Amino acid sequence: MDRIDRKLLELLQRDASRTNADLAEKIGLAPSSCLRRVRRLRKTGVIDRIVAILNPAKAGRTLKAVVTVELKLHGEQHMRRFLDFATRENAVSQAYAVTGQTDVILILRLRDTEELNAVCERLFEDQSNVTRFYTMLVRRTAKDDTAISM
Amino acid sequence: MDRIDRKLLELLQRDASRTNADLAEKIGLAPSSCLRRVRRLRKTGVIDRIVAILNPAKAGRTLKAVVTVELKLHGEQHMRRFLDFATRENAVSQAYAVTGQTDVILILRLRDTEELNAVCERLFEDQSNVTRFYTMLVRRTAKDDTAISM
DNA sequence: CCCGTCATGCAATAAAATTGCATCGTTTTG
DNA sequence: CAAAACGATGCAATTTTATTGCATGACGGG
Repeated sequence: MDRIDRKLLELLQRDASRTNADLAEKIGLAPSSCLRRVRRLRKTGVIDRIVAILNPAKAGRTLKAVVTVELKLHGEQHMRRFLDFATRENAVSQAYAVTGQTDVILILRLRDTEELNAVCERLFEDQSNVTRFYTMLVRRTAKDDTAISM
Repeated sequence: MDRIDRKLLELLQRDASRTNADLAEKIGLAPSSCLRRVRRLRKTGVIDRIVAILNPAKAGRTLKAVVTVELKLHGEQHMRRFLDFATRENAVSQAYAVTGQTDVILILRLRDTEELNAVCERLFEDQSNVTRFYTMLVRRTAKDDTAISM
């Protein structure tokens, strides 16, 4: 993992649709050498996957919310059960067990407030293990990167 | 935007590295027709971009943290200034202005706790516009999807 | 100093994307 | 109601791109 690999990763994290020849030229290598590096990065798992990122508005998910969740019972199995439950919801795009002010943080992608309500009703129903939860609607997204700076 | 488009988007959000011929076969179209659909989805911006997703551990960012931030001054320009400031930090992967319990939520990707400390010192220094902030370390990531379910 | 290892570039080959064209179903228009 | 227009499709030819074999040169260990 040298300077060239890092440069490759930077480029591919921004745009993985460019051709290998382009990529090769940008980093100053022959196409074949470049390709072999990229393949190695994929094989070793540094590059996990190549995906399409949609425009949320044009894909019909205009609303984003962050929800912090406090659990009643904190045992490992209770935590796991809640996370499994939350993970199954399509609207949940990220789900984290955290230390500190709360127990779980969810990030939701929603069509509208109606869907928000429906998801909350399912996740935080009476017999669920949730003491309380705070819903914060995203007013403005200043940054939302998939890239990891190298 | 019909059933086939939605199926295409589902597939491409999981794996955009497959060949057009593969994709075409999976959805039951000829390669040329499939390609034209994908190109349209890109051109109209439904597909925003194609990117490489790295394995955070193998890319040297093992630590993730969620930080909630309360501002002193809440005017639009103060909010903007803080968000601009936060956005410039490489470790900040997501930055949201939100309604509700707090003002700003940041999601950080860090090498170690030392970097966490350094970032916090820069973002929440004395003359910054921050009343207080809560740092929550991610213990477990149950879900972290880039996909939007269609 | 020689050998083994590894990454590289070049050129040939294989695979994939792209395009032109004809067809078919649907909608619009006269 | 029929004709025209539009859009999406499949096929096959063409262009572009990825991939591979091979020879070269750099580097480190014995």
